[in-house]
Amino acid sequence: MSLRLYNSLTNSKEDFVPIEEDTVGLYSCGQTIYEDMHVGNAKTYAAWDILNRYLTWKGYDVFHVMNITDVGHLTDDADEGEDKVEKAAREKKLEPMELVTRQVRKWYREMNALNMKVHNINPRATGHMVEMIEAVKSIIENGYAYERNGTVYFDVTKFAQDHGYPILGKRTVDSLEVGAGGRVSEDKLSEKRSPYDFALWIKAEPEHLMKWPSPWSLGYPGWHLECSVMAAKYLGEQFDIHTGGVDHIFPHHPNERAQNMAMSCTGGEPVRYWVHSAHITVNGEKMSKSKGNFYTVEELLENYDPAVIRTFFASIHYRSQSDFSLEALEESKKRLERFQNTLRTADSWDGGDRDSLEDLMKWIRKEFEKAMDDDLNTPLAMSKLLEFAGHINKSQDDRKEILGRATELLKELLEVLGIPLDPGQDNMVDGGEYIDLLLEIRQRLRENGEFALADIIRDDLAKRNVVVEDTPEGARWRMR
RNA sequence: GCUGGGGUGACAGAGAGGCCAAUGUGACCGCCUGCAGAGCGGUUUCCCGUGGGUUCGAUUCCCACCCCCAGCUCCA
Repeated sequence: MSLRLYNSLTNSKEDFVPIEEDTVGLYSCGQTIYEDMHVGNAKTYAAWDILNRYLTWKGYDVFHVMNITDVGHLTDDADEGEDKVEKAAREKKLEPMELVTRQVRKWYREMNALNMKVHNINPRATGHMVEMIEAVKSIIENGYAYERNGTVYFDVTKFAQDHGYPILGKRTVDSLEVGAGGRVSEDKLSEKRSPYDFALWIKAEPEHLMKWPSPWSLGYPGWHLECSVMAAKYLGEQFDIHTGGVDHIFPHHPNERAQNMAMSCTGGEPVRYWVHSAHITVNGEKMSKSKGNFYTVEELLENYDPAVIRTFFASIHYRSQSDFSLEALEESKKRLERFQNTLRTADSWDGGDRDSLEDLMKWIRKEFEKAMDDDLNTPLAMSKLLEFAGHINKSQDDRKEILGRATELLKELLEVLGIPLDPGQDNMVDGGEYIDLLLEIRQRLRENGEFALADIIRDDLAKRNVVVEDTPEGARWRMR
């Protein structure tokens, strides 16, 4: 069975066939690191994390590159306004690189907490200045860029004549409304040959802090350039999958693609599959700071187990606009608990002599793969796993060995969805032995019919987030 | 205006031309429990935005209409 992915270049689901058998080059547009990661960012990164894990699970050797933008992303119109990093640094009274260092460190911490697989490379724009300048040079040499007052623009019209300029899909440049956002100012428009032209290299204003010498001016690179250059450097002139948020369908990715083609001039497609994830809304509305529906990962991690957050991400489809809310997160928590309960309960069983799960294991592997092969249908995969968990719950009489393999399989597949399960948690809690002691006392009370006292112990432990569950095999507890 | 995605049972959210519409949450009943929880069983909900068409048969295909969301150089 093979994976089918929705390719924005053709607007259709296509069979995924890697360039080289068994290996996959994957590039994901990462974050401009001037502020904290929010749920929306995390949702998108989780999608690529699942893609990476799934491909790996299917036996591919995945090389995953995700960039970190630390210069060149402007706050305002294309090629105008302030550099986002500089602006944020100034507000916080930090050196730009100090802010970047700080944010990058935090970013890694949060990515790690969210159980994101470590990427092979996280290249940064500032570390690739030489390569970017070389790229601009070759684009000029190839006739697809021109300089105006120290700033170098990409000549979209020329490029479109020679190679076409599909906007990753059916649209063309002509269908765009010039300055639809009403943010492109007159003088920049007059400097460009065409309003669609975008900057490769930008001459720095005197007060600009982050700037580098180049043949054209003391300046800095345009935002789109870094991804072209770093992707080509680490994954080659042509690679398999390039991912990003829907917002990159235009202009970031078409520009990136055009740059790559203009750089090499082989005319070939630099990327085989362009994959984009939809943005989430929060409480039904577009997330924004002013609406007060803006959640950072840091905030969420204060109140929620990362596994809950990952369960939420796995429960939605990466290409569907989905709504995030604390209620939705609560439901994800319940869903996760169902899995955890199954694993915990099944582990405590002694087992019998049946083998009903044997066939069901074959079934779930097939169903899981079928769902995931269909453009990473994680909601469907998730529902199948829940069904499988339900089957395990009914298989108390299966052989112990089979039960063990079934729970391992469940964990394995959940891990492909990025959901971590750590069943050993209970015993690692500080003071666990005292809880055991209390429960032993409670058991004696129960045997003597002193239920009121027994309940006091249970209720009190509950207040301390210790959930006590009585089972035929005795009392069991876990942290909530 | 252009482009894309949607409208499914109380809610969230899958699905497929027919195998009487997954899964989770909520509610209710039962089993199990001293009670609770977890688990199990059952109930709660279907002709799936509206109107046409194609078909032996459509919620799934086609057409029209209504509504919603997103993008169109800030954004994952």
